[in-house]
Amino acid sequence: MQLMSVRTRIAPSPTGIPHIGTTRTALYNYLFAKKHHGTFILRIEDTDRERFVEGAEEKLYEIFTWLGLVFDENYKQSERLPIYKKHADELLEKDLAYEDNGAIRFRMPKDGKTEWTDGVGDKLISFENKDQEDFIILKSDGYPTYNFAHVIDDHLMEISHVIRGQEFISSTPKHIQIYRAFSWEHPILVHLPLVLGNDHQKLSKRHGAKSALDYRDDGYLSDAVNNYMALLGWNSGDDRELMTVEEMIELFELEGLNSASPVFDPKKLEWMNGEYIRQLSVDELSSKLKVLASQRSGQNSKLGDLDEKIVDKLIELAQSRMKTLNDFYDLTKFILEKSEVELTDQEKIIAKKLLEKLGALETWTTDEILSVLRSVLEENSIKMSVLYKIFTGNPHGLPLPQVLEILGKEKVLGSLQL
RNA sequence: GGCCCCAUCGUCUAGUGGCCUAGGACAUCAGAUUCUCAUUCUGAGAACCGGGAUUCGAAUUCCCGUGGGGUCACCA
Repeated sequence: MQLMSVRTRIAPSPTGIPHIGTTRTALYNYLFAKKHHGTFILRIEDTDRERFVEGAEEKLYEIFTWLGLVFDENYKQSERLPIYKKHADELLEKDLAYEDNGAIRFRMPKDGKTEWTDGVGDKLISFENKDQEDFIILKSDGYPTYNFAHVIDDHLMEISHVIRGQEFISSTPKHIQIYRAFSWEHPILVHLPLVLGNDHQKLSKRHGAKSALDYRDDGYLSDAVNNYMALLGWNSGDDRELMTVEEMIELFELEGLNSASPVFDPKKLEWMNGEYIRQLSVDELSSKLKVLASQRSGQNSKLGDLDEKIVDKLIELAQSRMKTLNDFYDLTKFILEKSEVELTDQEKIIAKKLLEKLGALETWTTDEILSVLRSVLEENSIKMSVLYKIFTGNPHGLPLPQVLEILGKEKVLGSLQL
């Protein structure tokens, strides 16, 4: 359907670490470009020297790398200053712009309308030119403003679709007039509804809006994060929700973009992450946990102390109980940290009985262990949760007979010594 | 406040005039399975912002309200 070749871009400014809502925009640009066998471009918009944050650019790369949003071309605006200067001069010569206190200001037309058909909802958006004001295109420090630089770049880089947040709608008439001043066609403009926080305000750091890297560190899988982000304002056309990036590329259409703002729901992301964890093989899950463990410090890095076979068995037991990778540590803390469990007097009596009965076991199997546990339950008319407390410090957790079997008789009896 | 955008269960959404006594998912609640907790399975409650108009017929089209959001920088 698309005659021209599709070229999309994500144009972040290195003024901080983008949160998940911003990253979603990158995902859509990526999906759309790949869907049409087009080109996905990263352009760092670093024209604001005051708000520049050291290290932000590296974080940007880290995010895209982790999510697998590989870009085909890469630019940086601060390296293109002469280009903007040249174009500003051209407007100056044509008297379409004028000097103002060392800056250059663009003359906006004052009659008629500026309008375009937006890619979201395929609707006409129209502004009266009488409401528009002349605006700065080149600052007195020689750097261009966003409103100017991105237009020049989008044209020179032959961007076919500008897919960006809705916060740019109000300034779009400015952009369109710049295109006109140069007699350029403007790309197809697609303005995505903003992702909202729980209070229905634009998602921001104030909501504790996290970046993709925060989710990575919290034990989320990149596939789950991509999947959830995509669903925030886009629908594949049927009831499917769990999709790989490849499937999303296949199904992605601008028509599937919703025109209302979605609210970010951490609960659903968490559920989805659990789904992705359960889809993993034990080997895959194991290697992800090991990577995580190696990045950690302190108590949580103790994964390596245990025998690999034991770890794999624990992973198997933990898999259906994890919503994030980090949950593994909470589930196995009592083993990894060998922490002392505070017991009541009654629990101590039970522990002693357990010690006797388990010690008397000749075959150390799940079934045998379970029948011992059951007999202790009956004799003392207590619930299973009491035994979990005694062994793990928690009233519930990984299935006890299996865990005890995995750990071995010696260790278990040792842990019951008071 | 001016301008612009938006409006289906608590949340993400399906729905493009009759298939809607509005479907799915998360969350919530109840039940089944079970050594605890999960997983899995079954079920329940839960929505078309209001008012007009068009039409034989509107969640779906139009208008007016109301509500929410965005934007009004030598930031992006």
